[in-house]
Amino acid sequence: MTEIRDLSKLTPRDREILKDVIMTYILSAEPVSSRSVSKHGRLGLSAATIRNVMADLEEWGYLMQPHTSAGRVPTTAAYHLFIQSMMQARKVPARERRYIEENLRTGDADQIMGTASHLLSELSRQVGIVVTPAVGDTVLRAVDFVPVSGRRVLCVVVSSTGFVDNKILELEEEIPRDELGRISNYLTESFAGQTLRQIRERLLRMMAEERAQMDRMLALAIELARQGLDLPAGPGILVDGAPSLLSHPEMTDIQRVRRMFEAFADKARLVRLLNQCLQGNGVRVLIGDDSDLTSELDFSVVATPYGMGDQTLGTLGIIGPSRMEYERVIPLVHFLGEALSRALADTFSGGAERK
Amino acid sequence: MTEIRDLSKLTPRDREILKDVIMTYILSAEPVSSRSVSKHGRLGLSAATIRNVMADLEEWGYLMQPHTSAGRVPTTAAYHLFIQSMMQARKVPARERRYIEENLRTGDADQIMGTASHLLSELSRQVGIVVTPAVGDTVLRAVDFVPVSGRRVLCVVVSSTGFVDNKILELEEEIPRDELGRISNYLTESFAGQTLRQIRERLLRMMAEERAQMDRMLALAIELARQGLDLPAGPGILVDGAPSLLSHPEMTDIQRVRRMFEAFADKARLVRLLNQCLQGNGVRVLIGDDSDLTSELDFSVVATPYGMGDQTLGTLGIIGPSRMEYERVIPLVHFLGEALSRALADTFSGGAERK
DNA sequence: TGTTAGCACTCGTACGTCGAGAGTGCTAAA
DNA sequence: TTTAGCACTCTCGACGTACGAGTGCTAACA
Repeated sequence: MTEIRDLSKLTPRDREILKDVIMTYILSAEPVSSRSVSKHGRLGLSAATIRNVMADLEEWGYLMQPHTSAGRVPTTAAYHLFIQSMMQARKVPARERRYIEENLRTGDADQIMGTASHLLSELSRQVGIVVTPAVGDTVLRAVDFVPVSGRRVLCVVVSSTGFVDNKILELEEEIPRDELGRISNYLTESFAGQTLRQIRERLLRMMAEERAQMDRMLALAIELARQGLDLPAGPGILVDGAPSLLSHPEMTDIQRVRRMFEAFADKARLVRLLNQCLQGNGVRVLIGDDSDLTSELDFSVVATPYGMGDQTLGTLGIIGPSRMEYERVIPLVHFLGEALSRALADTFSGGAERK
Repeated sequence: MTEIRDLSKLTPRDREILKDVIMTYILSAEPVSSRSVSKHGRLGLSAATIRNVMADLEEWGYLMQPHTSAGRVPTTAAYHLFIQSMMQARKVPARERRYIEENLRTGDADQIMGTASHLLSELSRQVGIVVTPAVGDTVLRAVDFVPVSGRRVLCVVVSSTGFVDNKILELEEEIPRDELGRISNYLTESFAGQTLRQIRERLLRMMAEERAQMDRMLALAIELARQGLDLPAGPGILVDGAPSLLSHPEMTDIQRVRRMFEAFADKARLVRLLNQCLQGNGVRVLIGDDSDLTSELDFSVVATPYGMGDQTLGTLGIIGPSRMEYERVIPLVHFLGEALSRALADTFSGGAERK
């Protein structure tokens, strides 16, 4: 692949032909011949002329041939150019919009996240991914303790974005139900509106400063909070629809399929990948060399952040072979990002107003 | 495949040879030749003699040839016979036992279930499956309500087996925190020890009978309980490690791989399949024709129930190609069934003693 | 009568060849 | 600058062949 010529060097005709090749390839999954562009294309040029242009485009790094007597296939650079300045985003059909809105309306935050990843995969026919917020960054809405058995207590943590997490605590002594209730109230009132991270720091300060004059209940409350709010810190990730990729024609090689599944099993890596799309607040696309994972599998990622108000909570997107219907899929991801943000806000409105 | 000869017709030598073929095939995944049995086998017979016996075994339905000049492959009947009366269960290594016990020790019931399915898949190198209890059949330990925002309340349901479920309720009016606390207490005290199904019936009766003389709080409590305890009824299912099957040599055909993933995506069918193993309380094995799913994929299922005390909570097991190390895998499933039961009992002991 | 050696036979696989077809690159003419 | 024509290259499937693995059968042997 030689150096990529500045796109100013491309004449409108070059661009038109390149666009034709890309769009045809995206639909057919087969190398595109000069003849088919000549026949199908809107500009009435002969195959020979097209061939000349295609030879140039290959030289400039936008096309390549799998072998000498095959048609041409777009390169990563071509996809970039296509997305940046050639494609025309197709509006998400009203039917799909309605379908998405309806499905995102039900359930708690976790369920909504699951639905979102499923919708992504179903409608894009790629793999849908949702990165859920790291618990440490979420704002506390309420804490509650439920006695489970003897000295065991279930701690329920509700974030202002509607996420619920729970954890079983093992205490040193049995605590009566109503005292647990008082502690829940106290903690919720003192800490609601702060992130778990902030709370944890404040707890440490409290323990250090007031150690002397603490009454028993306060001490207990602090101890319970310390244990209960110490939830796993990392963001979660939902992956949906990996098997659906098996129906794509490029997925014939078992080894490739295997590498793909292995990559999808490495959640931490996926989170890192998706979070590369956090900058800015629109849809971002990573193709091929843009990341180690996409180049390894020859995949693309289309992702966008979502959140409540101005607070970014996580990322959502799709991943699949670079040959992907960007015109359809980019608006879809965009819409789902907004729909998810809206769904979270609707269901848990009035969440961030405290403090 | 002709009729299967009564196993009494098999001489000890026949059985020995059949066993050799099966065990060799399980390890090699390739049709077993008479020569390799003659060389490897403990009985010092020539290949020709082995051939005669193998021809008989084929006639009786225990072996088959993929094609004329290939070695022999065990049939479903052979696996059945092998498991029933020829194989010698290999004890789960102490290292693995320890590994299992340690990993199952942490977390709430949901986490433990997830760990169990993961351990199954990791240690068997097959797909691990755990069917979790249907919520309607679990015994209530505690209910609790946490205000979330305005008229929204989070209902937390804790079962005596340690499962936690939660659901957001939308109420008609805002209810103060302490009243919610009283309602939680009341409901927990009146209903703990009964299954959700029983509770639902009793609630209906209460609503019908006492409609006249109900005070406001009682009415509220009943309404909250009705909404909050109306959780999805069906059992859940966890599937872990499907991609690991891709490394098995029989998984070369993309179409087969696809059918496999599609089958695994059909949770309801998997639950039905696993629950075929509920009778009795030991490990059960389904091979080939024993069920539509196993015959369709040429897979086997090794599964066992688990529970607390005498109460069966669900099923756990593995699924994978019929060529599977039964000698190792059956004891593994057995042990994991017991370990999971123990883990649940340990973590939530004293759970079923009420009522 | 059971066991074994020998041998012909079958079948799948690997390999090389061949021809068809698709697509290109180049050249020369319009 | 565009196009028609043509030779060239490469893939793919069909076909034939050689080879090897493994069997089934038969006849000899213990």
